[in-house]
Formats: sequence, structure tokens, C-alpha cells
Amino acid sequence: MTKEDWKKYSDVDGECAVRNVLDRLGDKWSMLVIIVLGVEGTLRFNKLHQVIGDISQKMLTVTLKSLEADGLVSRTVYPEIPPRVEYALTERGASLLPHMEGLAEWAATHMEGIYASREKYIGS
Amino acid sequence: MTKEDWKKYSDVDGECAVRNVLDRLGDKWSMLVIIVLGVEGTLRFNKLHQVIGDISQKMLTVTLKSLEADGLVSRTVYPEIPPRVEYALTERGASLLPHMEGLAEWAATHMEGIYASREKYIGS
DNA sequence: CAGAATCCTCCGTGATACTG
DNA sequence: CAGTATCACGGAGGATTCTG
Repeated sequence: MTKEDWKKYSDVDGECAVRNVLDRLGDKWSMLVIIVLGVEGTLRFNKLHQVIGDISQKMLTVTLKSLEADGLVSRTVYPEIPPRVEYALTERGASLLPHMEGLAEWAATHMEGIYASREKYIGS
Repeated sequence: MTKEDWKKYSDVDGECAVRNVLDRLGDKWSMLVIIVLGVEGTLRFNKLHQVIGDISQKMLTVTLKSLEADGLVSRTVYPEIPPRVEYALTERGASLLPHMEGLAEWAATHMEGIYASREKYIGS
């Protein structure tokens, strides 16, 4: 990342790629949903809900919709009764996985140190 | 990332490394501050404020404090008048940079497609 | 089963003013 | 210069109920 690329990160007018994408991914559930779909593969709505555990039905719906809108997740409806809807990563969504993995590994590696720092820290 | 590592990502009891770290990094400014310090190097408070441009003084203070508490950013006070305070990435903070870079490049690469998808998407 | 529709509650964030 | 101290708000997120 050179200074020449800098404008990509400092734009204030809402056209900064990093900020836009991280804003979207930075919500409470998007990254986790992507990771789950990446690890588990295609999942139905309720299965996804159950695997994540502590997400509300509403937020799962909202999160999936925004991921679908961005073309990161595909939604397949099977016209049966009872209804069946399957979610999976698109190619674009899957291309994010390596980066999530990288972050996950970084997190796992540095967790302990971070917690230790937090405890020692004397905030105001 | 195998299924064996899965528990690291699905823990609900607040001990999930990924969730903890991403929660912290997922706020509005942390990642940007890290990127800026990574690209620009050591910076004083006001310079940081000016370079980012659209962050409030309060949020810059808050963000820097939490990054310092986590040991990602160092804060050096020079006992002069007027005061001078310099911020820089710690080694731990710098170790995050490659991952930020990866995300940034992913974002830059897929931005256009994501925007195109958003426009075509017919949400409810 | 897979959601849609409401209502409601924090709290992250910003604006403003003040200080050592 | 580098912050603190307050006040105020908007919207992300949760709980609950309803539906095709």
C-alpha cells in the first residue's frame, strides 16, 4: 500500500472503496454470516439461524438481504410447501473468505495479548 | 479454515476471538486510523485529525484510546509547551496492516461489481 | 418454514463549549 | 496543542406478533 494509493482511503465524499465496503462488512453480522456460509456451505434459513445462535430472525433477514444485494450471497427459493430457501456464497462472496480467514487467524493469534493489554491499560 | 476451528467463530459466550476483534475493529474509525498510521507513519493528534478529515475530535480521541488500550497504537507525550503527542502503530498494530491491505484491495477490485449489483437489486 | 411488520431501547456518534 | 465535559439524536439492533 503506497502513498499513491492513498486517495482511495481518504476520500471523504462517499466514493472511497474501502470505507464503503468496510461500512457494509462492519455491521454486527455480515462477516460472521459470510464465514459461516464459507465453512458450512449452502444452508437453509433456519439452519443458518440455529448455527449462529444469537442472531435475531430480523437481523438475519436484514443481513442476508444486504449481502444478496451486494452479490455476495445467493438466495434460492424452492417452490415447495413448506417453503425451502437456501443461501450460499457467490463467487464474489467466496473471494472474501481468504481475507476473513486472515483476520480470523490474526485475531486468534493476538487475542491473548490484546486482552492482557486491556487489563493493564489505565484509561481515563 | 476447517470445521475443527469452527468453535472459534461460533462461540456465543463472548470468548470468540473473531467476534471480539471484529467488534472492536468494526467501529466506524478504528480500521481507518490504523491504515492512516500505517501509510503515513507517526503522526501528531491534529495532523491525524486533519488527514482523516471528517472525523470529530471526540471520536478520534475515543478511537485512539481504544486502540491504545488494545496495544495496537502507541501514544508518546512530549512534555513541552505547547504539548506534543505522537501516535504510531505498535508492532501488533502493524501486523494488522497486511490484512487491512488485503481487504482494501479486495474492496477496490470488487467495488464496481458490488455497486452494479446494488442497483439491479430489487429489494422488498 | 421463512419470513414481514411493528414497536421500542440503547449507545455510538456528532456538535458545541471549555481547559491545562 | 491536545485534549475533556455535556448534551442530544438517529438508527442499528432486539423482542414480539402475524402471515402465505
